[in-house]
Amino acid sequence: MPEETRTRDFIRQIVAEDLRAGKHEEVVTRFPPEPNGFLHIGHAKSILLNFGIAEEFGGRCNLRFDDTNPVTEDVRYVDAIVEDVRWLVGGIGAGPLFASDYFERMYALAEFLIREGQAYVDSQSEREIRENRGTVMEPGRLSRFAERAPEESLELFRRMRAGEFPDGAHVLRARIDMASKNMLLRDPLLYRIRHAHHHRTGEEWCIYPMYDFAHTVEDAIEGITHSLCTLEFDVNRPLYDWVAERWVEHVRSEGGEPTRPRQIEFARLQLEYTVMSKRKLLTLVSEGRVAGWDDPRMPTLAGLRRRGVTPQAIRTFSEMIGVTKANTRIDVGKLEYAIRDDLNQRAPRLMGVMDPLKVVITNYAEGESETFEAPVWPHDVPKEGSRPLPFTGTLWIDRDDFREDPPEGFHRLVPGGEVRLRYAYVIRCDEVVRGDDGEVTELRCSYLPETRGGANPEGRRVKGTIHWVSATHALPLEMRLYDRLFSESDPEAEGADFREGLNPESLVVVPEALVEPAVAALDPGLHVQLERVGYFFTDPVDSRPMRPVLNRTVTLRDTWAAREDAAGGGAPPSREEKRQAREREKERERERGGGARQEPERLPELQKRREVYEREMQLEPHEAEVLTRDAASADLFEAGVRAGATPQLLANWIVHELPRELGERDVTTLPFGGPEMAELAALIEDGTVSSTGGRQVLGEMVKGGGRPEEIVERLDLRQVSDQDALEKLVADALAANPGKVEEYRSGRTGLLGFFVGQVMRASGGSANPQVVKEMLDERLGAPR
RNA sequence: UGCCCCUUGGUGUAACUGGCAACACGCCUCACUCUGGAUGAGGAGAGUCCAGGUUCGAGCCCUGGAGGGGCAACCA
Repeated sequence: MPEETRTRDFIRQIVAEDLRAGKHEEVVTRFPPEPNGFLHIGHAKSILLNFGIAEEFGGRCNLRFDDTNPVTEDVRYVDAIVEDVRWLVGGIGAGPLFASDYFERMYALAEFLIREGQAYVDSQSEREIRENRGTVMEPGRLSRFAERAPEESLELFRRMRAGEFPDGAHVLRARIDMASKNMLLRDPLLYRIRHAHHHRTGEEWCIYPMYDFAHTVEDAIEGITHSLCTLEFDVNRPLYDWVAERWVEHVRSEGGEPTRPRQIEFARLQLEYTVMSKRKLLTLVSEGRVAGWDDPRMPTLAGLRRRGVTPQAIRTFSEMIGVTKANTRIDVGKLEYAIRDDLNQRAPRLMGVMDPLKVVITNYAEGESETFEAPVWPHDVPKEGSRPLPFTGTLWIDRDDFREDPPEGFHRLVPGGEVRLRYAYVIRCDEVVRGDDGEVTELRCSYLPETRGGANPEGRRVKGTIHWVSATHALPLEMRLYDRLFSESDPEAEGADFREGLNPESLVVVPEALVEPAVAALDPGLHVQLERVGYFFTDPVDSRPMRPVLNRTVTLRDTWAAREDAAGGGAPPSREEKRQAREREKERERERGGGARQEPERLPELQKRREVYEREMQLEPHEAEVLTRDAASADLFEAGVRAGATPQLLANWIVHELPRELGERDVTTLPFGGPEMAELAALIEDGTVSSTGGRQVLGEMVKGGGRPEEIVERLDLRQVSDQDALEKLVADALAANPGKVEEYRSGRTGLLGFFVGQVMRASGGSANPQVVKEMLDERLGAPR
């Protein structure tokens, strides 16, 4: 049950509904990258969505390369993308598939369109085509070749394929509507000539299909049921549908039975402090601003993988952010949370210091040493394992763990203070040694033998535990501390070149960090947590035997550092500040004034009717306005009035209630007319049905027609206002929710609506809500 | 300036399709702790973009407006 009712994103809701309605035998999705760059975490969202839906609903998902533009594409990207997808989701089912395998079938559809007069070869220059397309404000102009006979177009198109023309000489265009408000529908290009080498088809083709044409056909060929893409393609959807329709005609003309894919758009992922466009990422790579596509600072899957981020972490993250149509930039903190959440269970714990400060234990015998057997998993991770941890009289600790002048609440090492060394002893700082420049060079401490191995003798309370390594055993190795690639949360903000926002400290190399021996023995490609420092990944490329290079995947959550940061930053806006901001906003709005709004043009005939409604029927202006936007609504209204309905009531129902029941449908398709509408209005007016019941009646009427009176009887919606009759329902509602009754009485009066709703539901919509409300009011008593 | 999409705590999402504004991240307490980690228990934080309207009842329906995003490649 909880599995069933778990709320799903809008796309999964659509898929579930389609399956329930029997629209498809099986759901088929696809992930269609163009092989012109590496995949990034934004693609991961899409991959996980598409493969996830296929898996959850028992369907399939194709990895298909949209390789229709030979000049930007390359096999090396194909290989990298396949590797990335495999890494993220495991198997990739059938495939990989290639759009280029469908070129012949696309071509066949193109010829079909030409023969049917739905496409033509245009021989305008590229510039002419652009100029004649018009602008968002002005319609385009027909090409002087638009009326070219199908036979002529067909011949030219074949010659285009045969390679008789140079690039740009001709294009194939769909014949749709040069005046469309949607620019994409102004006779969009379907094919262009490109004498270029294609990574799979070689020189076989010199004409290549354009996205809208090719992509739709690819989906149709593969039997894709739900074609998921990002928001900016919503303007392409009408064209997608156009091509899909023609594909259906084409296949049917050859006796086949095609499938009809449906495009659904969702918001692409944007992440704070990074960019997510292949073009910009390519710029960073080609200009050498990062070490390559797999630089661990890159949001690419290859980069994240090399940084130590796991597929599971990306999956968790993806589930956290959901799928919607709202355009937002996600807080990187959420990604970091998902990474830590996964690595916490996965990374063994070892110790290492990034910025070493020497500690000499003065009361520990010179040359002496001992070895602790220290666990590599914390008590709350159910895994076994330990490593030998050598201890001597000279140690390294992190400089950050010592403060001469500690801020309030600091509980690490301070002069004269005590701190616990993880898995070893408590030490006390007796003396601070400085170099010539005044910098602290060494701490002279004494250890407390009775605190060995974490023992905690009576009465001793040491607040802090710090990490350390034995100086004689410490091994130096390179650590790469990665931070956000950009300094600004939105590097793509208006104006400014995005490259200028690069964070100069996105990579800090520590050439000689000091780690305990067990770290040095780590193989490449392993996760580890250096306690209190962060999660690291042994670099799979640059690590050497016994000399791994450590990439910092992410720091540990650090509430102490957060507190220190917050001390500097401004306070969050108070309630009062927010109220004032709101006031200012309202003021500004008032100043802008209610600009004279432009009403849509109206036929004089409708304008006249509108005036009549207002003047003679006393309708509210805005209702009269809405009723006269189209003749059908006005007709319905007038027919209702002629049948005796009260104008205002009828107008309310047509304007405010009908649209909901109508959904996508048009008023003209209604299976009933004014008289029925009037009858419904009368039933409501005389109290035979409540407005709640009235809505149900209207819903029935829209669905199947029929007379209101009859529907009221059939659905038993006659309004019940008699208190005695309602008594039981009211009492039941109260008895079933004793907790809520209590809450109500202690002041949560918003619950009244809940109780009314319960009774209304129980009555099937027939109860008189006002009477119910009064009864509940009385039963519940005044809130204290 | 035309058309399309979007707007719910600081952030990301949910709300049985008109009836309790919920969850997660972040933040703050406390507990536990040999990681200022993890875990557990609490808490603060939202006039659901604004203004009108319909309704017993609106985050959800209607009207108008504001703000953000997209669309005028022979790219995808």
